[in-house]
Amino acid sequence: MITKILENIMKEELNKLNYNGYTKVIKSNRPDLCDYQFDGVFKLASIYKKSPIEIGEEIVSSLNERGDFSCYFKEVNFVKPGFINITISDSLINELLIKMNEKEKFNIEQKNDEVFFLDYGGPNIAKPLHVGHLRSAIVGESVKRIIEFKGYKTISDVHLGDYGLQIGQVIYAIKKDNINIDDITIDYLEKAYPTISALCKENKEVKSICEDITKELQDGNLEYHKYFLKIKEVSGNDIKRIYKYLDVNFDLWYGESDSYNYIEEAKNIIDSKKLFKISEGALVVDVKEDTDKKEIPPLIFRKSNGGYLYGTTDIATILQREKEYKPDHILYFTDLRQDMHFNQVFRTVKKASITDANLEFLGFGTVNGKDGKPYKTRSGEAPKLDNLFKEVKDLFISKKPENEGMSLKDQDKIVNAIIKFADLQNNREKDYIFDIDKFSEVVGKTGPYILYTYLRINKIIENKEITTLNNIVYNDYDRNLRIKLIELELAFNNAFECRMPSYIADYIYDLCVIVNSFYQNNHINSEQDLEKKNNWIYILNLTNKIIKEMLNILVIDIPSVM
RNA sequence: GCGCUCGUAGCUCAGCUGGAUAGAGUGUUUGGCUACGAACCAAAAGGUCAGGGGUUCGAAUCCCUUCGAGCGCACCA
Repeated sequence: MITKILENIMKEELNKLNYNGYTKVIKSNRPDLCDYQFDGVFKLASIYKKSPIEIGEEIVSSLNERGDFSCYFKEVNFVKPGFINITISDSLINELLIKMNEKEKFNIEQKNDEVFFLDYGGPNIAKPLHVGHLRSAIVGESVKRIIEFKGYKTISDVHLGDYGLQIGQVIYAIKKDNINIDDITIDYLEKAYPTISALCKENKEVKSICEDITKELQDGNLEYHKYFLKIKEVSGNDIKRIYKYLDVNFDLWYGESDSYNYIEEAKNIIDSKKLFKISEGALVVDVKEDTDKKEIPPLIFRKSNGGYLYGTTDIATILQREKEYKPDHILYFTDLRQDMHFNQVFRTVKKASITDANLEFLGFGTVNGKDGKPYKTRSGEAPKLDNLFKEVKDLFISKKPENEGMSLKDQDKIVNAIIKFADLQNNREKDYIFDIDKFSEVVGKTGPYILYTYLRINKIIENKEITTLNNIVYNDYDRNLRIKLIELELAFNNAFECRMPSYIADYIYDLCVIVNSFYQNNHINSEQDLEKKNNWIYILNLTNKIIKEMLNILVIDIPSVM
């Protein structure tokens, strides 16, 4: 990695001068002055009680005396009040580019010593997927691909919401409406769940019945179990169809219900550690800690009516994962509103030593409409993903007449690119505004811009022989592009460490801006200098390889035309 | 009430492990297809980084505080 290389050199120099401490080299925020900068002079000055100017000049002159200076640097100089500005050599750039092109995975450092278990998607089988389910699926799938690209083994589980109160509510609706088991359809579920869910809020009696049905189902009631299986089948088909459209894939299709075999064992483990308490008729685990800034309520393991909640199934699921897969990390991708819930679960699991795995909660904000409130259609419910896909597709087709003639496959790839790139740009743990017009935009910082760039570059390099690089960089457009290429690993590692695909989305976008600028200002095909032309084809080929691979990590596929 | 996440250009957002002149997209204004795809490129304009205080050689970034927004606070998920 480029900054690592520079940091190692800084380390050597500082050792020579008997300084130590700070060696971090960062991308310059003044590209007009240099490529990279070292800011540690101030820190060293305060540690060693010297003036920054003295230390800075000392380091720079020592650097300049190195025998291998020109292998790494074009120029290194000290600028008041304490910056060391580094311009790297063209030979270093090209050496790194050749490695990226020749070695596996762009020469990004590979690891394989840990197993990552990812829990994302998390659809509720009582209702169809809506826009609120989009982020978990896309971010989870993308992070999985990042981790795999890094070399680690991953196991992904959709973790269906399939055994909670929502099922009791749907079964209640089925009984009440006197529906034949074979007549349960996705359309019926779509209406039944919100109706009963709303009814439960105003009618405690109904809610109590639903809770009882849920408990009986959990206890093994055969009739309810048949309904459960049917609901799961009907809903599961719909869920699978949509995840397939999104190219979101799971190794495991477990759900809450699959954790039931582990509840008893989890209970015994927790009990053996004497962590249970009875509180208001419920079996709970206290998870308060002295350092808490606020009161954290206990985790409810078993309700006062004997039923189980999602805290229980989440704990049992962790036990199951521990026993069957022994993961080193378990990552959860869900709405930030579940933060406290997972806090309770994680604490319980740690107190009971159910797993040693590193448990990570990766929350994200809610998808809101333009008014800042949770996104709703005109008629009031959250829009189904199916409808979103169709709407985005229609808008895309309407942009240009030719779009209508594209293959369905390509149209769907573009719809995916539009939606996913728009979503993956957002990265903070905050709500984001979902605006269908913005989501369907095809110019500017969008999926189509990336695809367009890839395809136009591809026109140049296709059917051309790829030779190798010499040690020349031909102009500033060229240099900017090459530098951006060697910085891939920086962006990638950030994305990996923070579990944030947005770093990769940003990187690809920046790369596309730079390559478009290069494209517009250099004419490759008509270039008379053959060596120059070959060099450019080489870097454009590498650029497109990177774009394609990184788009794959963002779960975006490239159409044949657009 | 307590806690969490936040408040950056007209709008939507990056930047938040502290560095030099706070960046994109969009919108507005303008220039560029007799060269490889103009869904592009080039340029202009647009900012008290919510307000105040503190730490530091240096703060959008760290700490405190005020105001404002969203969310969460045991038998829903």
